[in-house]
Amino acid sequence: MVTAAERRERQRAERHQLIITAARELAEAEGWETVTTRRLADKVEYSQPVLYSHFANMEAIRDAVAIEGIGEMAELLREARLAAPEHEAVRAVCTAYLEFAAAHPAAYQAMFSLPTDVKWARADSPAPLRAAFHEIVGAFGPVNDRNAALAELIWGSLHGMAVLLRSGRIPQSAQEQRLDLLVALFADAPA
Amino acid sequence: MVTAAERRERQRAERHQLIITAARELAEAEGWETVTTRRLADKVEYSQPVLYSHFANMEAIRDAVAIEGIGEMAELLREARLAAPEHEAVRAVCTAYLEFAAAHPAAYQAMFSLPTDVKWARADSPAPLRAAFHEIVGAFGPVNDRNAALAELIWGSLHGMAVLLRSGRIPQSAQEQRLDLLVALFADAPA
DNA sequence: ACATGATTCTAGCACTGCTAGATTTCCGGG
DNA sequence: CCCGGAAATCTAGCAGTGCTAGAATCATGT
Repeated sequence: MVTAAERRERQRAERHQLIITAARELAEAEGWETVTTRRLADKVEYSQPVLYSHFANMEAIRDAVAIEGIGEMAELLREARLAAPEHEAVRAVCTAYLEFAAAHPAAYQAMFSLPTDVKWARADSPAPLRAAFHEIVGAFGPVNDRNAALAELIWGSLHGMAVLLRSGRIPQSAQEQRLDLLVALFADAPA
Repeated sequence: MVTAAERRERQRAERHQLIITAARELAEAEGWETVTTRRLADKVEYSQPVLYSHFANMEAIRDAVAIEGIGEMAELLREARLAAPEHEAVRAVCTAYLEFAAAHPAAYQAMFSLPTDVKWARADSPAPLRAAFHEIVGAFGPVNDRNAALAELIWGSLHGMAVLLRSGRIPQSAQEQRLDLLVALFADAPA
């Protein structure tokens, strides 16, 4: 019978997810620099080599957290866009983006700041990545070249604001004003 | 006589700069992850502890590279702004910014991406940092609250474009279009 | 020329990511 | 029920990291 093998495979998948979740929790709680193989192995109550039976190396674990985060963010952006009246969709998506970055800084860092081999904006990019990108582009109406450029630009703005804010390189105080300005500028963008 | 002590101090300052330059060259050539205390000590032809007589730790060395880079970039932005006709000042500054980021990726990374304790946009921030920020704000005319918000926003956009471009998270191909769009949007910003 | 103090180095600690090889656990067939 | 082989897991270790205590060397003013 195959059930024994099936059960083992299911348990293996569960442990795979357990590792990702533990890494993410550790990173959110104490920063990525404290997520070492030993601490992570301790947390999931296995020895270090078990990590390497699931992932090629530590970077692959961070990448897995990144991909999970991208999926979550795409869903949040989607909800924000659908819940808002059309003329406020851009603002809603921007707000949701910045809220995610502020609420899950370690995940956001893995997604957009840390070195990674994960490929973006390519034909062969993983589906969650393409979904997230499509979510941003979608807030501007029909997908075409110009909207894509606009979306990449606004994404760049949001990302820049997120990281410069978090690192204290621009002050938190005027953030509302900046967001107002951003939305106003892009809303009035000439076709 | 004091000349002996003076000479020692001068040589010490030279070695201080030598360490910063060596760290920067190593980082630009092979990435920050390969800049270890041993490799850096080898390159400057001293033992590791000498590094610690100049800097508290490795992060302080990166911070020194960052501050040096900020000074350079501020100078470049200033030149770009002064060389361009007034109505093209914004575009010139943006282009200079992105060119610096592309030409000195490791320095740029130290300045704006890597973890750091360097404080920005504070009353007690180091002078080169305030100068660089003033350079960006200055491209928009008289310094006031609104221009400051606009400058921070455009800085965020530029930074977002720089890092997402470099990591391949947005494609290089449409970069000119994005920059056109960015400049057009901010040029038409309502007062 | 020499004692003193500054300077520099050697050697080592505790940690890191990662892995080879020993050990344990599991499972199906007799 | 038990046992042999295979799968899973762990122990122990390597080479490299940032950093530092204490020994060794060098320069300096008398």
